[in-house]
Order: sequence, then structure tokens, then C-alpha cells
Amino acid sequence: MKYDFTKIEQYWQKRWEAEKPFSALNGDNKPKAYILVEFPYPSGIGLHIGHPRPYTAMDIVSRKRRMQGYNVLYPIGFDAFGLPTENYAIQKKIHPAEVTRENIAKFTSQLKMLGYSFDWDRCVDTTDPTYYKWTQWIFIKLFEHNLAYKALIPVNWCTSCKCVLANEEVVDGVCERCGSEVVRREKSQWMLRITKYAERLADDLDTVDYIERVKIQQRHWIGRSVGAEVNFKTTTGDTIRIFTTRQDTLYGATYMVISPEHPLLAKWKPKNADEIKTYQEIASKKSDFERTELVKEKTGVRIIGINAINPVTNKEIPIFISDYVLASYGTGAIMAVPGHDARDWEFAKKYDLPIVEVVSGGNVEKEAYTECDTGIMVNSDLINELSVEDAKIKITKWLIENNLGEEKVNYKLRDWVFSRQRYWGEPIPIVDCEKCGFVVLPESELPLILPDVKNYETTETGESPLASMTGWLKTTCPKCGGPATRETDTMPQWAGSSWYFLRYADPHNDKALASKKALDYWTPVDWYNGGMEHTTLHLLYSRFWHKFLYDIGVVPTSEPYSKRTSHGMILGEDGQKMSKSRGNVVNPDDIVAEYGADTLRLYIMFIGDFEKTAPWSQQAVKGCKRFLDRVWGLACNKIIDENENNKSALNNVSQSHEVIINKTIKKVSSDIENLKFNTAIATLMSLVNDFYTPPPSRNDIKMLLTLLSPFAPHIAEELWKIQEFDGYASEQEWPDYDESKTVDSQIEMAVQVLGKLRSTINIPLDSDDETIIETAKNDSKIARYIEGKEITRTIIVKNKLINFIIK
RNA sequence: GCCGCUGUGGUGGAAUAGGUAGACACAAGGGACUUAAAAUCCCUCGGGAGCAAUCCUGUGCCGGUUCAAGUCCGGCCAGCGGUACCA
Repeated sequence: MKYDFTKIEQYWQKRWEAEKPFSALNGDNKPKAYILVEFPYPSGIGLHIGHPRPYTAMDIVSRKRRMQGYNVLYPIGFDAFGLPTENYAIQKKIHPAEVTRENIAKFTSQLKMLGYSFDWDRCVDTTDPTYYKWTQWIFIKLFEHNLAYKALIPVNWCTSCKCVLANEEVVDGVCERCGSEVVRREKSQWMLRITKYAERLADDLDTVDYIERVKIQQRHWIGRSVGAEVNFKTTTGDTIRIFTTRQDTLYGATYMVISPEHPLLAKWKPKNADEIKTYQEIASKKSDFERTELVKEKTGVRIIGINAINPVTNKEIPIFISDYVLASYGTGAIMAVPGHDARDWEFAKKYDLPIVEVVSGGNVEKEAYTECDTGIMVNSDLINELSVEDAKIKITKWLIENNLGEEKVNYKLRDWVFSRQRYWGEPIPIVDCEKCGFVVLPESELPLILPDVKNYETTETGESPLASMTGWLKTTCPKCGGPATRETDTMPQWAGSSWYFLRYADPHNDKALASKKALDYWTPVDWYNGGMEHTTLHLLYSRFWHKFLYDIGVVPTSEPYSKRTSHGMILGEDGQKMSKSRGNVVNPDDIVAEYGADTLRLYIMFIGDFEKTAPWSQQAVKGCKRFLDRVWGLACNKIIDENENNKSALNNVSQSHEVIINKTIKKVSSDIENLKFNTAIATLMSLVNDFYTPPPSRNDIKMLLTLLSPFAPHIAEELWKIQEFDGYASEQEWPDYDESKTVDSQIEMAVQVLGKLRSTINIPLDSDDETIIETAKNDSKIARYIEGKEITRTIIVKNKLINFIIK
């Protein structure tokens, strides 16, 4: 019988569709396992070959969990708001909702074609009003808790998308999406106060099981630094407040630098006001990118006629403005310690400013001495001869006592720009009332439906297309009933994805984003796998929202995900990133048509280390197909056992294969947990190779199909049926193994002389040292090496190796 | 620059915790079957020497620790990812 994968796969997919064996049950008595993958953006191109990698991996985990007796929630949905759809809609003059519907239909059929055990009844779509009602509801709650505010801020403006971008969406000075130039513009934007959660977002990483590089990257992004704020008086009587992490070096502060945007500059009338103004203008025209990238040598202008006073030395020191000091970090002003900061040192050399050594150990004439572990304080009255660490404590205390400063923690993390001047996003449910200011809509008016517009394009002024709809725009204030205008900006794509995993718990609820009971049962997510590229965006944003929802009593845990893992990218056959222009794109449809879904699932897992990038190989796909052909060949006819009584105690497998079967169960079980899908499959291949001689028994085949079913569910189920085993392969209990049966009774040991492999011996398992030594010495090859030599030492590693040291 | 990861056959990749390097595949070569091809099955497959038994050599480079190093330590080099004047 031929392995007709197309027929088999369609047959089982239809049955799964009708019988829904993978539905999750809210409140079941079994232990729960919530396994999550990042839901896709349904682009017009269809499923990318990269999608099946994480989806198959977590499908394997989900299927294994069910077999282990868990009530498994493995859901899927669509993150469907966003620019590509909108741009496509503009180009083709089709409503984005229509485009989205088509794309979701295509993705759905492609995902079903791969045989994933998703609970399709829980599928969510972020553009569905019954879904985004709750996205809007969360925004309202954020606003009510003073975590959403509108501010005039310099924003990243994409010249092509005509849209504000979050800092995270600007890559190398260009738009992450379209690659066009990004410039700075002042605009009034909705912002979310993620910075208020910075400390908890950083600290609580200690409480979750994320792979280390994700934690490191998030911590780095949040960028916590502990230091002090210190007041410097100026000769004008004003105070400049600075932030530093090196309070200990205060005596070495020989000048100050403030950012070109510093508010005091508007007040002051320095002698060289014109020069300063010119510098400010040049700086304001530069984009952030130019400011950071182009400037190798620091530039600056001294403010002539105004000096600051170092609070510990009481000496007058000059003040500069320079664009290397950022208005957006710390206080927008620094004290400069050229002896112990590389940038300050360079700047001091350029402008011929004094360099004072305050930590001994380096040579500040030659370069800045920045190491602070071992140095001792010098030239610092109050703190001389102290270690850097002690000096910090003492000087901070002194600053506080004299009302000159305080301890302070700063974060690199900035507030989240939440406005987009675009059509295809969730409308922000807020009105601007002439009398009351910003007023949120009452819950009864949610969802605020995205109205139909004729033209989806942004206006030339950069306003959202919604701004030109006067009928929609003009409304009444829910509070006072007076005239009000609606907010025309929409939310960014990150909004809907910041809480979607909560909706899966109770996707059809129209009273709440999900019921308390459902959330109590399913959350937190037990295992979340996704791409590294979402570490500082989606993953951080959703942790922030979750913590907020926890604070207002909506969710039961302060962290959304217990465990986070990450997969590597699939590259094209040429080792380059897949792209249409390179012509190296692999379409999953083609692979399924030619080899079947089970082969694709197997290959995408066998391709290499799950966590690393891997190049696609069309040739290597065949190897996985051949493996399934061999499995088919072994079991496509009903097997009748000749010697039924030759059985192993556990699992009833044949004695002739019991060792390799126990070994395989052990290896496959642990490999799945450790994301080592490639070696799990290699082990299954070895098992099948072993099944050629002697032939396997019925129970051997049963065990193979059980272990194979999470990886290649269709063929496993079909062969299960052919063999007339009870029930379904996917419903079997995940097998146990007998540790004592995972090793052969007769083993091969390496024999070394002076650490070099010279021979191997066959010897019973767990032989005593004496037997090993005797057997090894009697080995003809070894005898040659040790003859007439004195053995000074013998090293034995049990069941592995023996090493003779001779003289 | 800083942080993180990686470097193993012609290729993708294996190698618990320092203990037989190259599992499992792909490609290649040889053979069987076939009128032929495809498919399938069997054999070879890091490099070098040798008829052979066997020996030497080999995990990016240079050193070190150890009976024993792909694995540990020190110093480099290369590639990938993140971040970038963060005070």
C-alpha cells in the first residue's frame, strides 16, 4: 500500500475539525497546561515558512502534555490591525476589513493544513469589535489610573508612512517597516506611563523562568542605574540639578554640561547668546540618529559670563552646552569629571579644561581612569583614602544632610508613544470636551466602532484619516453633554497583542475581557515561545499591561508568562534572510503538496538546534520523507506476532528491542522538554533503523507510533487505525521507561594507554575494576603497549573507559 | 565601544556532568534489482601514510590545567544578534 499523505492528512484533519479532540475545557479537574505561541499577523503573502517552526514545536509540547494527562490550552488567533494591510487596501481600493477577512481565511486554512492541535473555537481576531472593545476598555482603565496622558513631544516621524513611530520601531535611523527616513517632529501624542512600572518590570524578571538572553536584553532595555541627583548653584543664583552614578568623584567635577534644550537657557542672557542660539538651532535640526551616529568628536559651546559652583570644592567651574547631553535622560545636565570619564576627558582635552585625579590607580594625564573596583579616593577632602564604594555612601549621606542632593535611580526606558495617525487600528475611546478636557467614553458606549471612511490615506498634515470625517468627529461630552471632538488617532499594533492571551481563556465573554473564573483557572501562561525580536517590544509591553491589570484586580498574577523560550530564524537556501527580492522564499503550501504536512513538521524540527538560525535545504526535506516512508513500510499491513510471550515487563514491547525502546522513550521525553526536537527525531530514526532486524512486534510498533504521534500526527493516527489498536494514537498515555532497561547488559568500553585510545573491549555492564583491568590487559592490542612497562596508575570510569598510565 | 551568542567533515548538525569526536540526516562514490530510469536495498565516506594489521593527525588561532579538553582557564581572531554619547 502506498503512503498517500494527501489523502491521509485530509482525512484526519476533517475528523479533528468535526470531533474537536483538542478542545480545552475551562475548569477541568486535570492539571492545566497553557501553551502559547505568538499569534501571526495575517499578511497577504500567506504563511511564511518561519511560522511552522515555533508552531510545530509547541504543538509537539501540547500533544505530549495531553498524553501526560493535562488539560491543555493551545490557542491561536490573528493580530490583524496594522500598516501592511492598510497600505494594501489603499493600493487596491479594498476595505482593510475585507483584506483582513481574506488573509485570515487563507492563514486559517494553511494552519489547519499543518495539523496543529489548536482549539479553533477560541480563535481571536484583534480587529473584531467584540475583541477590541476590551482593548479600548483597558485603555480607559489606564487613563483613569493616570497611566495614559497626552503630551507635546518630539516624535519619530516616518516620512513615507506619514506616521509617528515608537522609539522601538526606529532601526538605524530609518522606519523599521518601510526603511524610509525618520525625522523628529513635535506632535501631541497619547502616551502610556510604562516608566512607572520600570522597577517592577526589571525586578520581577527574577521571578520568572525566561531564557537568560531574554532577561538580559530586557534589563538592558529598562536600563536601571543607581546614583544621585546633586544641586549645583550658579553665579546667576539658579540651580542646575544633575544626575550621576559617580557621586564619589564630585571633587573631580571641573566643569558642567547641559543639553541644548535645557530650560535655564531661555532665562539666561550670556555674553555669547548668539553663538549659543546657533548651536541650539543646529542641534534641533539633527535627528536623534544624526546626533548619535555622526558625531565622533564632541562639540560644545561655553556659556560665557555664567559659572556654576562645585558644591564640595566651592570653586567656580564653567558651563557648556553640548548635544551629547540628552534632555530626555536624567535631568538633562551633567557634572563633568574628565579624570574618570572617557567622554569628559576627550572634551576637556579639546577645550583645555582642568583634569583632576580623585581616584588613584590610573594616569589621568594619559587617559581617563574609569575602573572603580580597586581605586582609593584622593584630592577629595571629606572622603580621602576611602574605597570608591565607601566614598559613595559617605558623600551621598553628606549631600542629603546639607540639602544638596539625594539618592536617585534612573531608567533608560521611556514612556510608550501610543498614538498612530492611521486608520487601521483601534479608535482611542476618548473625547476632547471644551469644558471638561479629555473625557473617556463610558463602558456602555464600547466598542467605539471604527467608522467607514472613503479614503484611508493620511492627510497631508499628518492627521489620521478619521480627522476628515466631520460627522464622526463632532460629538457630545459624556460628562457634561456639551460639544466635544473625538480623538482621531488610533492605537498602535502592539495594543491588541498586549493582552490577547487573556482573551483565549474566555474568548466569547461579552461582560468582561474574560471571566475571573476562567482567568483564575488558566493564567499564567505555562510556556510561551516566540521570537527574540519581540523581547523589548511585545514582551515588555504585555508584561506592563498585565501588571497594571493585576494592580486593578483583573488578573490573578503579577506576571503573564511563567516560562519564555525563543526560536531561531529560518534562512533561505543561500544562507540569507528569506525575501521576495532575493527569490529564496520557501512556501509551505509547496512543501505540503509535494511531501505532506507530516514531512514538513518533521523537517522543520529536524533542521537544527531550535534556538539557532538554520538555513533551509530542499534536499534535506527528502530525508524526513524517506523516514516516514520507512515507518509506513513497517506498519502499513497489520502485524501478526509469531511469538507473543517474548515480552518485556514494561509496555509489553519485545525483548529483542526493549533496550532501544526504553532508551528512545527516555531520550524523546527529555528532549521535548529541552527544545531538542532535532535529536528527538534522530533517536526515532535510529529506532526505526533498528526495527529492520529482527522485525518489530505489534507492541513495538504501537510504541513507535505513540512516540511519533506528537511529531507526525496524521501518519501515526492512520497506522494506528491500520493496526486496529484501540482508540487514537494521540490519546495514549505518554509511556514510562525502565531506567535499568536503557542500557545493554554487555557494553563496549574504551581502553586508553597514556590517554590515547588504543582498543575497545566488550564486557558485562557494571563489571568490577579487577575484571575490567584483566580484560583490558588481555586485549591483544593493549598487551603490545604495556608489555615490559610498569603501570604506575590505572584510571577507570565506570562503564565508560579505562586508562593505563605506564612508565 | 559595550552586552549576548556562535565557530566541529563536502553540507545541516550530534556529543548528560572533562571520559571512544563526527550520532541522525543530506550530498557524493561504488554495488544489487531493472530493458532503462525513478524508487528501494547494501557498502564506502574528516585528512594523511600503508597491500594490510595499523599508525600519525584533526573540533577558528596561541598558550595553560589534567591521566584525559570540542567541553575548563587565560589571551587572540572571525561571524551573527542586541544596544549605542544613558552621565
